Amino acid sequence: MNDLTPQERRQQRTHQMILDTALELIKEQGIDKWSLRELARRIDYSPSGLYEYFDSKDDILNTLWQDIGSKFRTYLQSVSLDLPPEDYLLELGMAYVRFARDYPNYFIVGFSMVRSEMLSFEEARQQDPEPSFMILVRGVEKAIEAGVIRVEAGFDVFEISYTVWALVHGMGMLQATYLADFTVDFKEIDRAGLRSLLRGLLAT
Amino acid sequence: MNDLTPQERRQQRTHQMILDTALELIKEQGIDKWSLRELARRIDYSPSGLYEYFDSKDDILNTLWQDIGSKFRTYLQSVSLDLPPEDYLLELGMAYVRFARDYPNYFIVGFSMVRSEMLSFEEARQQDPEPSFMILVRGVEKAIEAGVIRVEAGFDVFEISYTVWALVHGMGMLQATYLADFTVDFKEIDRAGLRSLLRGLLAT
DNA sequence: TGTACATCAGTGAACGCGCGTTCACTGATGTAC
DNA sequence: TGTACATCAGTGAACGCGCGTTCACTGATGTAC
Repeated sequence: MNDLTPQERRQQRTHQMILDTALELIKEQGIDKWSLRELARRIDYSPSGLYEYFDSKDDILNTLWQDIGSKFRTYLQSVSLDLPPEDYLLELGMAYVRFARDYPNYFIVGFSMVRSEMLSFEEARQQDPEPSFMILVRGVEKAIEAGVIRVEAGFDVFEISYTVWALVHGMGMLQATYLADFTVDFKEIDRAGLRSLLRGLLAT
Repeated sequence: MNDLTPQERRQQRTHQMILDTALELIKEQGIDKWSLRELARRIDYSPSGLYEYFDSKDDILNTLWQDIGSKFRTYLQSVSLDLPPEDYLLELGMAYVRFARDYPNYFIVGFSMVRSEMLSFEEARQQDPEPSFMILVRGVEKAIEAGVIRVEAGFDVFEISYTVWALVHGMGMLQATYLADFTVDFKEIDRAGLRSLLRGLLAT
């Protein structure tokens, strides 16, 4: 069941503690401001001790990055594909915003730092772009095929996907930043807003 | 017409040059990374020379900040109040995104750093909140009064304003960050997307 | 117009700071017999 | 079970770096008579 030796378990625990503390520091001070020295102070290590577990500050950041990236994908994939196309899109959007609420700092930084490698929708159509965006695109495609969403010239699958994305992205961003201290529960508001957009996209 | 002495004009030019170069550096390196020393290097001054014009690095940042803030308000106020309520909302949203495109870095930082002083929609209703958000709120109010937008329990003026805001904010953010290198002209896509949301908000 | 002085715009060296990283080290833990 | 040795986890001092800011200074520009 657990085939690790005691010291391997200790190592793993320390490894994780470093990552957790780094995330904590990033939340408090921002991705650019936190320091290894402060992290070491918090876990009662000397700065040099961290190098037993990670090669560099960037190494910590990259590891954290990957962890969060896969968590994000989990959020999106947790939405059942069996839902009717409209509900599926709705829940996908809700999952997106939920992630923003749960990991605000990663959400902010993730999308401010990373740039798409594609340069146009045409490229995205050919190559395989950002997997999480494609989840959304496929959802929209399904809805179009089912005939519940209308397509126009110049406002096709990608444009519609972008619009839905923009709405949930904006909700996530606002809640993670400007409205972070708001004592309002946005869940139902977001649901109603998202529904409004989908209604506007409907085939009449 | 111009009642400044030559040295006053020189001073003003240098003052402005510092601000311009700071903005340039922020664009290139981010708000946290740029340094006074690099700025001085670019305009062929010694770092200490800058203190003739500004008290500190923060002083430069604050000045720049105010300049941009008033520019943002200009964008929103440039939309004619004489438009029919629906078009007014549409153009307001377009102006918002246009600002994000024109000053991406300020847009990003502006909304990541600043936090609302209000803590709920109730508070916002009573006190006088963020002036730029209020421009939007008044636009939505007008549309509701004119009967072109539907109100529901739990999805009233503020909730609707928030939703419209989220959509344009998301569009602005995506274009300023993740999609920054996209060679697509988003103007018409944004217009169609915004129109879709408004359509979904319509009284049926 | 020329001279003497005051102001101004800008310099260069120095300050203390916190940073990421390196490296020789040490005491504790684990392993072999 | 005890001993000798190897490995491991973590330390502490030091490195060079770039930073914002200060301060005594200087040469150029402006002012008064």
